[in-house]
Amino acid sequence: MGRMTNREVAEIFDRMANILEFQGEMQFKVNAYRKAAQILKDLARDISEMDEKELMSIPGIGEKLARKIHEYVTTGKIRKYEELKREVPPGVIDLMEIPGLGPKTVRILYEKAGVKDIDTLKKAIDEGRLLNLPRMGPRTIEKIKKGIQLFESMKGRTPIGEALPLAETIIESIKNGVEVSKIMYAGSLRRFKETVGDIDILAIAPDGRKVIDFFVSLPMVEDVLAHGDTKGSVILKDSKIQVDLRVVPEDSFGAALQYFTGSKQHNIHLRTIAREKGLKISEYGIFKGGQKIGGKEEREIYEILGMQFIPPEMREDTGEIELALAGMLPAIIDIKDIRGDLHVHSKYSDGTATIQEIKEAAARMGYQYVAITDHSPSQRIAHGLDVDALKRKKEEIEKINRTPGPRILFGTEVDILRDGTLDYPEEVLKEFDFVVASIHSGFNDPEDVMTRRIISAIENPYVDIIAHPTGRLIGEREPYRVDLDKVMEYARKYDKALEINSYYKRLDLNDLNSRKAVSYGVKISIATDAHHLDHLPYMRFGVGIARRGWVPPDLVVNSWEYDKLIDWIKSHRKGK
DNA sequence: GCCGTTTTCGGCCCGACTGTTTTCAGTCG
Repeated sequence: MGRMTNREVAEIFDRMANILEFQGEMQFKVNAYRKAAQILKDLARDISEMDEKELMSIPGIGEKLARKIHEYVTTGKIRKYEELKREVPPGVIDLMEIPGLGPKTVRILYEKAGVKDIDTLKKAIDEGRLLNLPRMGPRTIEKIKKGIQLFESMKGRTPIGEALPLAETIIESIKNGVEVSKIMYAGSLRRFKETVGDIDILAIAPDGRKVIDFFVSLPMVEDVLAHGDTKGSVILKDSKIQVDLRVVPEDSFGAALQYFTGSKQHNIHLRTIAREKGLKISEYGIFKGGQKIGGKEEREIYEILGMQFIPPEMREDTGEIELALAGMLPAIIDIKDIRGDLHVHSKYSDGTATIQEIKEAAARMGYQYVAITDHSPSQRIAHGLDVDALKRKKEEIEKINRTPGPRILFGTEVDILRDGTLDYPEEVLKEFDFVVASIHSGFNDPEDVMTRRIISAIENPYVDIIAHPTGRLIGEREPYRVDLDKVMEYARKYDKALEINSYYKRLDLNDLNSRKAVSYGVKISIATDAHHLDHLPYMRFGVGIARRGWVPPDLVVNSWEYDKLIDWIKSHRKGK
């Protein structure tokens, strides 16, 4: 995990940028820190293996930042950062994380209303002390209140995209450092919920105490909450997420895994069925009249209860138990079914990889095809492509497609504009192999306007997929107002697909809406929206959401063979 | 703080949106 250091320094630079901005430092200096942070996150090389000179050769890293990076690598600290932290109350910087609050507002709140953290902010709102401040009207205050709510709804919950890699790193470290014969994560993480409250890990080991000792002394541990022979509980640095590790007996590992995977409602329902059959289930096994009759393997629990094995992602007690008892559990999509990625950005717009690099990465993923879908011109900050750039891109793709490997589709993510028209005219759209359409503006349009905008896009014969159909960002932005039932009716009618965006802050459609799409028979694309090669494996998050939504493989267009996919795209343009 | 066929100063991405204003400041992407 060499690139851990890159992320740590990037995090520090981001925080330094926040503090400097709060202090009123020159905007360009602040931006330089932010830019450097982004560069470090995207950097393929490990900064801890580079000297100052090499660091300075990275565009965006100059003398001063190179020295700070080197300082962190050698001493584990950056003095300038430690100084800055002392100059500002810690809660104040956190306030900037609240959606809608920026450095200017936070500074005014701090200086004029004595706000120094979320609690004092809430108090100031309740006491009406904000209304006297400049540019603070009732609507702004309402917006701040909503921002606090959104922020707090995330407090104590971690997006799966952050929690899962942490769990995997911990499991890997334990495997490498101490003897365990089996180790696995359970809980909402295993059910692929979009956010998790904590990480549960189960292990089998000859010496439980040794495993727990090793676990609580891992370098990423900040606090130890419990430290026994069979259970350890810690808080991790940075993420502040709680991790529980339990060492369980070998012959009850399956029962423990089932028990700790949940959900609670699912388990309660299972125990009820067990009782009706004269059985008893606990985390130690499944019992008949005090006699243990299973529990080593998780599948035994379901077998003995006379039902099909239920995949963890479906265990929410929303009908899966009844179907499993009847032997009618539907087949759901699996990561192995995925044959391509239909939403990827390249350097042509705001991505960081070249088309050739994406092709090679897609080959490593085992894909047959990948669609390069760069932004259209109205996305200026994302370097939306004009007609000249499109010509160059098309030629490059044609050339690359003459070499073996995954097929590259010449695609675009075209903006759906405020009036429902698309950001490219028909004569440009028809040049693409493939078109994803999505909304990036007018998030506050009323529901009927928003719905009409999306339906107009669905009706356009060149559009194949609607990307991130609700626009939500987990913990940052609520979904826009849209009548999804109507959108799904039209998607079905025109045989267009809706996307499950796999980026872990989007996961849009979410699990419930995915299941709704299935009920409408709407086709689905599970795509990454990757802006970086490292994002391509995020496919597993989208697949996890799809599995929670009971999405069958035949509805997933990117599980199809290339020829079938192309036929489907062509069918939209019939008569055109 | 970074960068330079503008090379040691002077620029650095910029438009949409919102709520506050009565011409604009702050946030966001």
